[in-house]
Amino acid sequence: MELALSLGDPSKSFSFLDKTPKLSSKDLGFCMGLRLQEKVDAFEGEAATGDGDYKRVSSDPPHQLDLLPFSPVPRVQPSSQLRFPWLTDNVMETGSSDGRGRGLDVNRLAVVALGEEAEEGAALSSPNSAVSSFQVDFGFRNGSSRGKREVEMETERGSSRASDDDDNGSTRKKLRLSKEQSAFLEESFKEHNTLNPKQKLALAKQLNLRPRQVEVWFQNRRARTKLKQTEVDCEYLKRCCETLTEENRRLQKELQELRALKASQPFYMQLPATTLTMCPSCERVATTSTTADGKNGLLPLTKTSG
DNA sequence: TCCTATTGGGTACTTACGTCA
DNA sequence: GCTGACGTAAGTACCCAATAG
Repeated sequence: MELALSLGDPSKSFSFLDKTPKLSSKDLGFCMGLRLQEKVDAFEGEAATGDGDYKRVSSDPPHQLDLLPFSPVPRVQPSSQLRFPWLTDNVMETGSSDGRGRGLDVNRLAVVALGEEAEEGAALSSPNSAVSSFQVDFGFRNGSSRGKREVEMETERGSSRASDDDDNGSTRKKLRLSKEQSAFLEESFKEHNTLNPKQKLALAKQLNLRPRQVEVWFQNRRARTKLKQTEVDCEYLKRCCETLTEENRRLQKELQELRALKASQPFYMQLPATTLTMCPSCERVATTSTTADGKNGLLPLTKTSG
C-alpha cells in the first residue's frame, strides 16, 4: 500500500495567466508518503527470498487526496455578473436587464475617496483597465432581499471603511464581507490560491475592497484550506494506522498458527524448502517449492485474508 | 562571482469582532 | 440580556527568494 497525500496542485496554474507560474513547491506543497513495506520472510529465517530485503507488497496506485478548496459558502458561478477581471476573454456585458447589476454603487463613492484605492487603481495596467468600466455591484442594492440588519451593517461598514482607511490609529473595525464578495473570492480562489499584484488589484477593484483586504482574505483562505486538509490527512492516517494494526494482528495470529502446525507435524522439516510470497493485488500467498529435480514448482494460491 | 541590503510575498500565530445557540 | 463557542478579518513576526548595488 502506498499513500501519497498532497496539498495543492503545484502543476496547476492559471489558465489565463500562464505567464505567471508562481506556485512554488512550498506553496501548500505538503506531500506525504506512507509506504507499507513488508519483509518477505517465510517462517523465521527460513527460505527468505533474499537477505532481508524489503519489498512493496502492493501495486496499488498512491492514494491522492486532492486539495479542493472547501466552500463554506454556496457556490456562485462566475456568471455574466461575476467575472474574473483578469480574464482576457471576460468581456463584461454592458447591458443590465434588471438594472441592478451594474447600477450605481453607493460604496464606490466611499472607495473613490480613498487615497490608497485611487493610487492603486491608477496603477492598474492597461490590459485590466477595462475592469473599471464594468463594476459589479457588490455594495448596496436597492430592493435586495437582504434584511434590515444586514443593510444596517453595510451602512456601518461603509462608514467605518472610510474611517479605517484614514489610518489614524483608531481601533480596528472588523469588516464583514458580503456574501457576494465572499462567493466571488471563493471562485477566484478555486482558480488559483495565490494572487499576483495585478490580480489582487483587479479583484479589489471588482469587489470594491482594498487590495489589502483581498490579500488577507487569500491568506486566511489558504490557512483554512491547510487546516482542513490537515484534518483530512489526520483522519486518513488514523484509518491507515487502524488498518495496519489489524493487518499486523492478523499476521501475528497466522504466524502462531503456523508455529503450532510446525510443532504438531514433526515431518514438517523434511519438506523441501518453501518460499511464500504474497501476491500484492489479491493478497494471496503463492507457495513456491523446490522439487527434487531442483526446479521450482508453483503450488496453488492460498487465500490468506478473510 | 560573491556578499549584503532591500523588498515583496509567504506562513504561523495571535487578536478582535460578529454571529449564534 | 448575558455568555461562551466559533468563524473570520486583520495585525504581527518571521522566513525566504529575487534583485540591485
